[in-house]
Amino acid sequence: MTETASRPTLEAVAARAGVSRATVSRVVNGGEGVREPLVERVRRAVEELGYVPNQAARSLVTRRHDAVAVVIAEPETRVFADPFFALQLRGISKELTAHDSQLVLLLTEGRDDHARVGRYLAGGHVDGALVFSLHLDDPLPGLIHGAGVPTVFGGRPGWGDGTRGIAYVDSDNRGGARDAVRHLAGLGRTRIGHITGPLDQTSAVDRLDGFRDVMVDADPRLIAEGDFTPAGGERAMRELLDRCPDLDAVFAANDLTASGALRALREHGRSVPGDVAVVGFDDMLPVAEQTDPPLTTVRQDIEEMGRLMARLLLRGLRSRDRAEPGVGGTPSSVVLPTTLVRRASA
Amino acid sequence: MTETASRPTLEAVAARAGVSRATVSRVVNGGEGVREPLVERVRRAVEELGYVPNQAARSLVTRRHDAVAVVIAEPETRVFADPFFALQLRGISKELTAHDSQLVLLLTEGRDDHARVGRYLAGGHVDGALVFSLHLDDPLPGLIHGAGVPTVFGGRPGWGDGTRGIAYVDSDNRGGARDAVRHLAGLGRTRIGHITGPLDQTSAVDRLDGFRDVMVDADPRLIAEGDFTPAGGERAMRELLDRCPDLDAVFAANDLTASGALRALREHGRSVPGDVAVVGFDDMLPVAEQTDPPLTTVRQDIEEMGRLMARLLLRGLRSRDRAEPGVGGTPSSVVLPTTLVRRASA
DNA sequence: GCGCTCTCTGAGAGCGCTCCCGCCCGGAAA
DNA sequence: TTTCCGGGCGGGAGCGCTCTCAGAGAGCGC
Repeated sequence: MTETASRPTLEAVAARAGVSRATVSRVVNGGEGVREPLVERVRRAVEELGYVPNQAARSLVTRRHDAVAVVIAEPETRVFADPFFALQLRGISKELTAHDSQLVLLLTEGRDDHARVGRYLAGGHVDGALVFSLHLDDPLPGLIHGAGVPTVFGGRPGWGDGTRGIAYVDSDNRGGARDAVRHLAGLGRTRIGHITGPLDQTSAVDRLDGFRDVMVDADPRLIAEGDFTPAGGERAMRELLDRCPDLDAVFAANDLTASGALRALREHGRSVPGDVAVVGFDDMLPVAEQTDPPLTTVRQDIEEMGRLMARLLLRGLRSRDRAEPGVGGTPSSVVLPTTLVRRASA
Repeated sequence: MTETASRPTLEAVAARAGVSRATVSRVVNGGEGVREPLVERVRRAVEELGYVPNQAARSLVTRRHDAVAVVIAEPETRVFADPFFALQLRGISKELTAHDSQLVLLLTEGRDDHARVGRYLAGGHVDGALVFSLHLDDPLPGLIHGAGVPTVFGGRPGWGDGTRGIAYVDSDNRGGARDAVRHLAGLGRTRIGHITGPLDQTSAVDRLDGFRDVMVDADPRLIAEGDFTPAGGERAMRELLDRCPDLDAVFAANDLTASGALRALREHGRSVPGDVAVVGFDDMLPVAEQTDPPLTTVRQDIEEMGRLMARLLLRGLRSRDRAEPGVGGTPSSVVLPTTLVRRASA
């Protein structure tokens, strides 16, 4: 085995092409202002030597890294095991790849990791960060925002009172929830319950708000708190049935919750959608299509969210590079629309 | 906003502490051979200035990056949407974090990306690579192995005829399959069918081999090819029922497949496990526990696989750093045991 | 034909760090 | 006391690249 024979340098390419380092550098970085014959000669030399620029040397002087950190702050095993992040990552990856940026993944677990992540981001290893932190009380977003690293959040951060300089990408949780509940109402259902997600997450709060937008004076007993898991959904559904046996519809805060609810309903001998209509949220395919009956749910385009996050960040970085820093450059947030997907459960 | 005031350098710390750059460097990198009072002074200066080493400058000279690429070659949307990779990533992340290495995620989609990944890895941006490529005909593993980057594969690569210098971590797919089938046989089942995974993946092939190990002269009509999806499982199950109505058990190559099979069985009025016993593979919780009835399945510790991959790679890197290159240092592969989890379906 | 402009190329400095060497100084041996 | 040794520290080179700046040609107008 040849044991990684030391890589050719710019110098070597220059020598082979019979030009200066500067010219090679120009060609490698786009070839602006170099005449065709030289470009050709350099290209050939690069090819022949198998030259690949040394990124470390490059970013030492440019102070750019063409790398973006993706921070997933997730204390709970559960959430990481669902396809949500995988899909977002895919969207992010596609967009970054298209712009020749690398994706540095930072998964945090527990508070001890916060410091590590903060240090890493502050250390200027990456050009920017995409952060997923779903919990209201998570100190991480604040930390990161404080570190002065350009950042786009995935999902509305609970922290901070508005859009003040914080860019985020989110689904229209509230609007989607409204659609779901209106759909149920449109089916003639009147006793519509809601199983929430964990209310320390903005998405859960927003969906609850959407529910309330439609059911303005809903019986508070028609609302039970879940935790985005099937088990939580099952438990909450039992509570609801217990408190309001006359309930004829349920809007579950996500598909997993809905699947648990379906189980509880079956167990109590209620038919779906005959006795009780059920709507979920997410349109998580492996779940929504597998339930019995298949789930009517609110779809959010998760991959697109990821793509947008990356696009927002990169755009911000580029404008920062070009223009004087100034105040501008803070990309505005984006809220993606949702669509109701009708299957058999409602 | 202070706009990232230029970061303090080693020089600055040295000046503040009244020592030379070299001494600061020594302290920052472990403090060997520096007397206590000086160490203390340097530490304080570092603290006061908020010094963070510039990784680019450092790796320019050390040629180490403290970063590992994770390559997930996955043409299919489907597989990425399952928790499998998420769990592996988590294991990998934990192990890398513990050794102060970063995780650079490369997702490839389609052949065009291969070149990109190859270039990136050959470019010496990372110290090593962890590669997931599940398809027999995938050129990527070869490419990577050729690039001379230390690599550990996730799952036995179909490519290459043995362990010749290739390190990988895999579950004992064959053994697990044997356990599953023996369990069914132990229940007194005699007409045991198998729904395979896509046979261009080693895991699917190994599970099929395991099935054959026990059912040495199985009726070939008892084997139907699936694709690791519920839909594929459903279709294959129908085929099996069609060909062998007397079948009394099925070993499905994974849990998703099993869930599809369950649906087909229900549709055909067969009770589970009464008429037909079903065993899956993976113990993918959101699926295995949600099916009706809950799935008896073969559990593999996916997160542990990830952790092991990282550990193997890092160990290899370290021994390569220390010792003369030589031939050694190729870490041996690891095959993790599986365990049968009994639920209601068999 | 001469000078001027404009474009293209090359020389050189320097990004922030590590690491090799050589110097210095304190203590032990002579 | 002098000599020798060794551990602790600093000086300096250089990792591979980019980017500024100045110089060399080529082309044009007068």
